[in-house]
Amino acid sequence: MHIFDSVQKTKRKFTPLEEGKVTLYVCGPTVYDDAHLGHAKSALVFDLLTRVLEANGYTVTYARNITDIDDKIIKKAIEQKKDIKEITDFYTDAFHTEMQAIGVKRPTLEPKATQSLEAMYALVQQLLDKGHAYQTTDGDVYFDTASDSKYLSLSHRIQNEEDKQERVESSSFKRNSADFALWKSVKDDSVTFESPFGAGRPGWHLECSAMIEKHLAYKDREFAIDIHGGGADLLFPHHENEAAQTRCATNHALANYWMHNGFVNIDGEKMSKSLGNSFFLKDALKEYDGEVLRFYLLSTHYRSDFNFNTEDLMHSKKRLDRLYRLKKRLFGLAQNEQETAFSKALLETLNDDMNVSTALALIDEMISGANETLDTAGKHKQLKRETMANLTYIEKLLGFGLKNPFEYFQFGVDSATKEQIDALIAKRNEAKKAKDFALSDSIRDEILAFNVNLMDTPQGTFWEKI
RNA sequence: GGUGCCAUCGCCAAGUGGUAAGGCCGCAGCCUGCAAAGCUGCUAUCCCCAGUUCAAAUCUGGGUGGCACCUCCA
Repeated sequence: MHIFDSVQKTKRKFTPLEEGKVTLYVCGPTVYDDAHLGHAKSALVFDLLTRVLEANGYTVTYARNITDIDDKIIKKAIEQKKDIKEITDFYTDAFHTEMQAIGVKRPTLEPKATQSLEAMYALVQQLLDKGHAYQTTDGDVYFDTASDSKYLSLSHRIQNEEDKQERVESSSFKRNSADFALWKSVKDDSVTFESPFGAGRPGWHLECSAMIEKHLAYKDREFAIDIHGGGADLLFPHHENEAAQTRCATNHALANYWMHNGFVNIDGEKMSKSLGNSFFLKDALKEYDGEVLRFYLLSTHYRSDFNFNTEDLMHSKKRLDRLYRLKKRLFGLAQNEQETAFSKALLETLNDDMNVSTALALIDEMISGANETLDTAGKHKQLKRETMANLTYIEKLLGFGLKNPFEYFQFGVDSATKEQIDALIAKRNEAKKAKDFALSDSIRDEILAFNVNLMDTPQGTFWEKI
């Protein structure tokens, strides 16, 4: 397996720190608002990564944190006159529900900041003891970036000389403008935590380093964990700072491999609150099947930026439809776990830095081939068995095709409408039987008005929501 | 201003030195009472210029055009 390391900027062969095991940490959401498509993309990318790793026989310990201490959360709680926990629980639950809808499996661990404070204190103390951090007169604890010769080695940034010299005056007592807060002293606020450094709140970057040490880290290895992931925007400053903290506080580097997924833009523009174009997952799920969203968001390479638009989404749906139509043709046949030439090829291409595009091309070719044989040799037992094995493998590895194919094609149609359609189909079939094609065609027009497609097959007449 | 990424058919998108995957759309045909679905066939020389090489979409240099990060951010 090869993965692109965004720090070394090259595709590297993946070798775990410990034989047969993989430790993976991905920066999760700050739970103060609904998840948008970008959160979905990131979660999907690393969900796929764990599936591919597992398919290669690795036991994966995957941690994705929940940031439930944050100024934005506090702000929202004050605005809505609610308890912090009420806010964070609400959005955490929503996040879980939405992730499930797009087929993202729960990580092995979901550590919360509120449950990791002791680990954070320990890390800050280590940094203070080793002279990599300092506390200002007003109580803040900062990381001393000048004390870390490897600072900026992750993001390959060049320290600006002017910045370096600059002494930030005003309220801050930072030695260097690049220094970042490990602990923010807060005195005039109800939401504080009592630490050895006084009352306050932890810095954002601290949380991830602390959780990794607490839950995942190998103590005696060159690297704390195998893979660290997150969105491309996190490389700097978040991951740079995490890496600095861990490097300076402990005797190992943070991660052997760094993976960053590309951004989701909406109609060519970055999603942002100020532009007012945030596309929330919960809204997308009202319009589209979660699996269609999964398929669409995963359909291009994870490192590329992704430009979301509904036209392309519908193209992806049509592609997934092909998979489900084949499932429909083979409906009722037993699942099959056997290895096939197809399953080997599929894993092989995904092993190459998760080349999903080529994987999808393989799937399309497999579908066409199966349909062709089914068209010409209907009772091809061996082919059917093999195709079932292929479909089963796609479900497991990519999470596509998990639903009942008939239900999949009826997404968003209420039961009353379904009954109407079924009644009309029965009427039309009678007309067809009587060879009254004028009547059957007029009934078909009635059915099509429900925005569905009709298809007559040897197994009967089926309809699909367009 | 600093750092970095990208530019492949009408659209989406792989391929990163050996002669252009796949999907959508379109056209023709098979199948069908007619459709739909399915199948078959057809449809690009890879932004521009120069260079390296037996050989480049793929490497180098220079353009042009997009974009991201440098502040919270998936």
